[in-house]
Amino acid sequence: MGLEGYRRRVSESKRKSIMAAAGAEFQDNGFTHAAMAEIARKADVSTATLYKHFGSKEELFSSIVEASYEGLGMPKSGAQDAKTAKEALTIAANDYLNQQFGAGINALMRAIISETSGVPDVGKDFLKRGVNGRNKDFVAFLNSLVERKLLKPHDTKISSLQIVGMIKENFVWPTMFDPNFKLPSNKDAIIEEAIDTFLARYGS
Amino acid sequence: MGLEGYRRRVSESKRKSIMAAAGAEFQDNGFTHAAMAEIARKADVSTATLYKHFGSKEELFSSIVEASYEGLGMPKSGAQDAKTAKEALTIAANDYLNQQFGAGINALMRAIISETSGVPDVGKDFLKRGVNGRNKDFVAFLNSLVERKLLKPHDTKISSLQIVGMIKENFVWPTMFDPNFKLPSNKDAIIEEAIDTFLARYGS
Amino acid sequence: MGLEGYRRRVSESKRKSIMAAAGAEFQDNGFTHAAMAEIARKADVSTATLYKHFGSKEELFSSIVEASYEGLGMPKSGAQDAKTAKEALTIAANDYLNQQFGAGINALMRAIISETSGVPDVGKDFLKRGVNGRNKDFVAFLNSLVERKLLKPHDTKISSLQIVGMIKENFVWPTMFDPNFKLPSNKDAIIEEAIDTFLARYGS
Amino acid sequence: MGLEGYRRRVSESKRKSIMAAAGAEFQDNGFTHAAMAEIARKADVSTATLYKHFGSKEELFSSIVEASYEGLGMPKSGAQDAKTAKEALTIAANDYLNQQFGAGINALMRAIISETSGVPDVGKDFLKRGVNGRNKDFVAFLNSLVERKLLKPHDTKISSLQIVGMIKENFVWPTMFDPNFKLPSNKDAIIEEAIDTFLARYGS
DNA sequence: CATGAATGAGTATTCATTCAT
DNA sequence: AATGAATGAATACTCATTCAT
Repeated sequence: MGLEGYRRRVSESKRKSIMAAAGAEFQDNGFTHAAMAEIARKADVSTATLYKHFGSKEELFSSIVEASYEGLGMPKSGAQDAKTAKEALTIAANDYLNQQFGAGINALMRAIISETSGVPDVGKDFLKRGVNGRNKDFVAFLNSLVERKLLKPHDTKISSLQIVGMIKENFVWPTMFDPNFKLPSNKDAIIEEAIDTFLARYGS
Repeated sequence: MGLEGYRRRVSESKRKSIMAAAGAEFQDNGFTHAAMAEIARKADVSTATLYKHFGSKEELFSSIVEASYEGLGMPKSGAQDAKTAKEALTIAANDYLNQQFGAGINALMRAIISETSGVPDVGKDFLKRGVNGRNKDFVAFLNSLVERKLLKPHDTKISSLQIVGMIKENFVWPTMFDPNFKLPSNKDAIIEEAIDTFLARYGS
Repeated sequence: MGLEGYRRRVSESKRKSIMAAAGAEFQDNGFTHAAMAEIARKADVSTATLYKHFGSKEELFSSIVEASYEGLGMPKSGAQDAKTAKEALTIAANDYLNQQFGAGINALMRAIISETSGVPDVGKDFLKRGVNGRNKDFVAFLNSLVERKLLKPHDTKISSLQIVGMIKENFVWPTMFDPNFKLPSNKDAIIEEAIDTFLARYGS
Repeated sequence: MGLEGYRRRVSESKRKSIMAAAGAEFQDNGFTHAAMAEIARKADVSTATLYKHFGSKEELFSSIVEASYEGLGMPKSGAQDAKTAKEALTIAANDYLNQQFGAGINALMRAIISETSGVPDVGKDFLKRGVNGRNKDFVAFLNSLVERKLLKPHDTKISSLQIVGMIKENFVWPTMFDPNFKLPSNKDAIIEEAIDTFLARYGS
């Protein structure tokens, strides 16, 4: 296990540094304009090593995208413990935006959208496993609020997309067209308005 | 009107065929992967003629994007004449989706998002003039409903983004990741749900 | 003669303005980088008119080069009337440099040299008719000095190239490699040295 | 020395074949009309390899020009050992012409002059390092003759340009306008005449 | 197992010249 | 006779991927 273990550790460390470099490169430049040579340089490996680990640029990109799924979903940050629906939803909405803006998800989404024509599977996969997976988490969260009688019983598959859509329209959509878009100063007010509209129908 | 008129007619006809070809090419392949030579071939002109009309690929793309602005906005399709808010909003939502899916706006949006890193101005312009311009139209439409007492008085700048966000989340967002996404069979039900949520708060 | 004369006058005026524009353009940019469209624009004619007058870019260039021959040669500026050989040669050398630097001959020579590979005839013609023609004038001038016993009898065909070579080496050759080269402040001293060397052998 | 040495050897051999091919191409066609693809073809490498070695066409050209500097200067061919000034100068003049005509310097000079407008630095560099460098060598050579009392003490910076100018005017200048110009049969006589004129003033 | 030099296909842009009016 | 829009051939440069050591 000595030599083999050493090799595996080295190999895994290279793989990690490649993924880190690739993630940064794809977020900065999108899929098309990211250069394999630059990723190799940033990861401090040769291009041949790069190709040993990831058979093609697309495969590397897919790996980056898949890795991003794992970071998505409802964090355990206290939304469950809130006393009121409004409080719970406010926490959840902020968690959502923190993920989106903190982990470079916006930039990654732009990169995926860019390649939707050329590499359709990546986009479809992200839609199915990333976007929808996240939605499922949100549905479960809403269901828990229903169980706690904080929300009226209703079809949470539909309502989840409604509140998420209201949030995204204001904060995520603009970043698709302007990478320098920053969260506005009235962010909290807009979130509150969205929640109020949501609760006007679904609040108990 | 003899010579000059003839030339203008020919020139305009070439320009139109170039824009048609470019629109299709950009929608199919995005900005980067669209080839000027292919656009010229589709438009049945030489590449030099292409460059006489549009000084560069970016200029051509901007022209296509700007032309798309003009097709956006609230069509005069009867939403104003509806008797109830629900009826008016249903018509408006369907108009919105017809524009989006009928005129290749989805594909164009993907193309613009693709170039947000490389050609940032196009993205920012589209955001400012395309997206926001369309929103202003929608705000005006909501205001007219308020005037007609079909909706409660409220801040329509905020509410317009809410209903639009609920619609987009269900129908537009998926097309960003899957160009083959089709409007689902339960489209009308989803629209109705969104409108109901909206009216729960803003209906009079 | 009315209409025909008018037309000829117009045509000649266009031809002149074309040659003026072309001369400037070729001097500024050399043959290859001069653009026919730009020449037409500067001359305020269409490209088609340009081609009516000059069948090709090379033909136009040849015409410009030939026109430059006419300005070359010994000007009647008093070199003949000088009392001493030194005085006469000083005047002649200055005339030579004034032509070269005043009429854009340096830039034109660069342009001709540029096209020696592509359009060899222009270069050969310039050599034969321009350079050699000028030399003949200079030989005749030296002969007149010999006749006036200001110089020893000798082979002036050889000696003319010697003094011209000494002058050119200092002032013309550098302009071939640096278009911004200016006549140096010690110009007169260098000319005097060249003449002194010349007269050390050929002075009477 | 195993892998690294192998790679260096291969790389250097490629670099040499590129420079040989580029030298020939630039001499034949000048800078502008030389084609990178053709150079690659002649050097039997891909265009990408060409660009790995030389970042741009201009960089490649500069390298060719700089390499030509090294071949210039006074060769150690016996001019120093001559017994008389006339003999020494005759040898030196012939060396000069052999360099100029043997190593394609004439063609290279034409190429440089061609690009004086477009790539001015190359021309200025050649003037400073090539032409002037060569002159310094010639001045040193004349100084050695002065030290040996074969020439009168005098300003050799000035006189060197005089004799070089007399030689160039007869043999180098014509090649600028006619690439097929050959050294004439009376070359030796012309050289002798130039030396005689030079010695009439500076001989001891 | 890692290297990095080499590959070759792919693309935006320019310009002398022609032609329908 | 004059126009100017249209042509199409020509060219520098990039990048994902492979291969000999």
